Amino acid sequence: MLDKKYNHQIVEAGKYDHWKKKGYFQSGDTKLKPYAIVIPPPNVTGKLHLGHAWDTTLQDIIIRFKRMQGYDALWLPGMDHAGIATQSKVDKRLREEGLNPREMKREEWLKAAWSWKEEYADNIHKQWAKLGLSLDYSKERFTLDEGLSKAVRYVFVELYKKGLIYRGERIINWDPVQMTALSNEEVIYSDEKGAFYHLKYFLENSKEYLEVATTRPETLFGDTAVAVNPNDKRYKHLIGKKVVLPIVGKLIPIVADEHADMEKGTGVVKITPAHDPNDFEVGKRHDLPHIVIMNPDATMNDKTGKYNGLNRYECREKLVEELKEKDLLIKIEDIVHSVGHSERSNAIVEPLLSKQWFVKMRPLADKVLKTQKINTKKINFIPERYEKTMRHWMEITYDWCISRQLWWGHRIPAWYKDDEVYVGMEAPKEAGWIQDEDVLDTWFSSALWPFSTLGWPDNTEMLKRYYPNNVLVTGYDIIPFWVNRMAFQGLEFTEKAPFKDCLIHGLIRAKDGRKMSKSLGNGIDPMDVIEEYGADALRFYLTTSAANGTDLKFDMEKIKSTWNFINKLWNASRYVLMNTQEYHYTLDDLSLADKWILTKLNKTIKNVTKHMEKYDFNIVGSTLYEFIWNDFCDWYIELSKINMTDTSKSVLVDTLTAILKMLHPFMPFVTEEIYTKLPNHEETIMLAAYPEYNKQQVFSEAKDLDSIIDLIKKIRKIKLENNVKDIYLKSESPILKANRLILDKMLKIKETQDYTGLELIILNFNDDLVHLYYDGTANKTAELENLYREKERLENSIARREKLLANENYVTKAPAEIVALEKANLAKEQKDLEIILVKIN
RNA sequence: GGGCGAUUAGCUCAGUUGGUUAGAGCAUCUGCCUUACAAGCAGAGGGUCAUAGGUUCGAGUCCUAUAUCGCCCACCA
Repeated sequence: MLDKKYNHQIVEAGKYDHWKKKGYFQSGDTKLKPYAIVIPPPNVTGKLHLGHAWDTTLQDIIIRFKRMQGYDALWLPGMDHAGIATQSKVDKRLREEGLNPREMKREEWLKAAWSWKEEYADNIHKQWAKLGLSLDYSKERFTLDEGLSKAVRYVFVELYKKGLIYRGERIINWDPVQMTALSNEEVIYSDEKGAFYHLKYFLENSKEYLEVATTRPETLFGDTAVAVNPNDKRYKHLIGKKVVLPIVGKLIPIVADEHADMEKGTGVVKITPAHDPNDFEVGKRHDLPHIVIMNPDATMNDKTGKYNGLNRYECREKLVEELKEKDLLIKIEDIVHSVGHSERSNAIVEPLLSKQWFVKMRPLADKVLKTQKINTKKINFIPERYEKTMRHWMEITYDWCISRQLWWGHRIPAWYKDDEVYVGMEAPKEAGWIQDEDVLDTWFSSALWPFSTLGWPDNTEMLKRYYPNNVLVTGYDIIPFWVNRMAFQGLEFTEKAPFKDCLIHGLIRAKDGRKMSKSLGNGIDPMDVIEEYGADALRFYLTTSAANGTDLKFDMEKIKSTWNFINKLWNASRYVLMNTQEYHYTLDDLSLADKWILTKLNKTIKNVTKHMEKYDFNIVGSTLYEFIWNDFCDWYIELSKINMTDTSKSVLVDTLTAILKMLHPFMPFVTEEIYTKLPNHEETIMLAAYPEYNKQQVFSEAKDLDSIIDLIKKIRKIKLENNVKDIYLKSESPILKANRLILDKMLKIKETQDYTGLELIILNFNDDLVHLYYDGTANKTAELENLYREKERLENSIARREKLLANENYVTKAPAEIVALEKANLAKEQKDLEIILVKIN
């Protein structure tokens, strides 16, 4: 028997370990059809947040649903080493312990990093357990483990052989705190106050000067030209002449280049090829030298004279002073411009000329664009619009900088010996080769996740069975980093899109709509929510409250009302259990109520299954909520109290069982708790068969109870409005006569032979009349008001329908069943109106 | 600058290929301790679907424009 109140802490305790021990999460039954999802591997850097809870619960719902449907359902867990993010955290901890990570040996540092990984992986496992995720731990992977590292090396080598990976000097985004290169995706731009410094670049041997504006005056040490637009009449005569670089004093040429925009500023732009991507291109076109003027930590180097050793901003400040003194500064103009920051260290990114490894993106992206046009091969995004996000990225993408000057990651499989480069799976045999010190971008390995986790590049049984994955679930913010890269690597190396469907969800926001973040201090720990309301409430709330792809404003009040819903389910189950301690299962002699609830149940099963398949979990949620609360609890349970038979007991158990099964993917704990207390339950609801629509249990008579319910509601309203206690009912309707007990129970109808002195209201029920007598004084005004309101509504509605049906276009063009329905409704309303008119007179 | 999305009840949001009177939860109001549940039950009120046009027999839903808000991408000497 169940406790009087739902207690999520008691219900959820111990279940997960039990499931795990029993091996219920394990996949691999080859007699069944395979279904596979790989988890988006969380970073081993911290705690899981609500976004993870949302993302993983969606996957758990899908996988539990498929498992119950009889699939061999694999949900593969794993974690991401998260190169730069983890390294910065490990460094921070080491510094707190008084160690300088930069002075440690690489091996020593890696030891510290691996112990960090173990610690955080442990945390994540505990959180997954709290959330109730049915992950197959026997197949868990980590991006740095041996198999995945092999896949990474293989991909690197193959792409190198195909000429799709190359090493070259390019302007990259440099993080001066982490001292590593970054990809474009790892740079976050934000608008900040800055200044335009207008400088004088004097013409050679002249008192005339060009006005050059820059936001970064300190880069002038790296200037190797100034550019003007070839069509700019103001400067045409100066092209090919030279200007004096301020402070430095050396001569640099004036070149003509389209990059100079006549409309912008003075139309003259300084060219610093080693510190600006556009200038780099200009430099290439005009064969200009590149002068790198900064050290890796963004202090000025020996190319900057007395500024050597200062950081970028000290240098800027002092340099501007000197320019002022020497009358080389025209003005300083305040502006707001966007400044790039490193996603992880938040340092202002320095564009820097550097030798790095790159993936040549164009051919890889084109392959994706081509495949997305083929319906049988493409990735189906849900919602569809996110395909555009991917397509746009594929269209504009440029080469991906994959080398990182870090220790935590996959070491680049390239070896150098003098000027020779060797790229291969293993180190060259001969002596004297030195391996590249750098590691790969963490997303390089994540991009292989859907197949590397299954044993690829070996053609394993797992790979054959579970690849491509059926669906990938992630937030829209991860599309550029991850989804896109899995798409092109999957196509390049397996000739297949890595997953058939890609279910996209939104971001969790605080109640005021702002992002949840540590800096704002408005983050909510899912573990705290679970403590207070339980994982089941959190899971149901997260996955049924927003349409796919849209953000969710986190609202604790709604978690609370979800808890209430579970409590309702709990109590309904309690009622069922109390009444079915002893009974004989039979579905003979179904009552109208039995037929009604079975009909509603089967329609619900059909509807829920359809929307589960389409990932429309918010619709599933509201469908189940309405069915359970409104149909099952408010009506069927109440009606079952009239005459509890073995049949109604059986229907109660059957219906509740189906309800629990449909709810199970959303709320695994409470459904298991109740299910295992039901008569004739199986070992676990996790492996019980998902309910199936049964046509035999859909009865046309069910609509009679719908009519009766309508009548009951109407009479309840009258009772309340007229403030009456006792009512008496007379009707010749066969349905009402046959179901008199229902009316008596739900309306507490009294019996009498003598109706004198009682007030009367005549209602219509289907084709029959119902005489409703009641004692006390009638609220005639209210009644009359109701009648007139009803009369007006009917007249308007009838007029509208008559007009519609008189319209030949409508009658001929609208679907026949819609027109028929319209006609039927018109007839019904006309009849209702007649009755109303009689009553009014 | 390019693109995407949102705008529906006081609040938070659903609303499927256009089709009966636009729904839910919370909040509000009225009446109830009815033996599964007062964290509950029975009722009620509340919306010109952002605005203006258009397509259609029919528009919250499709098209065009406008407004406001949000996000993504690019540029920013």
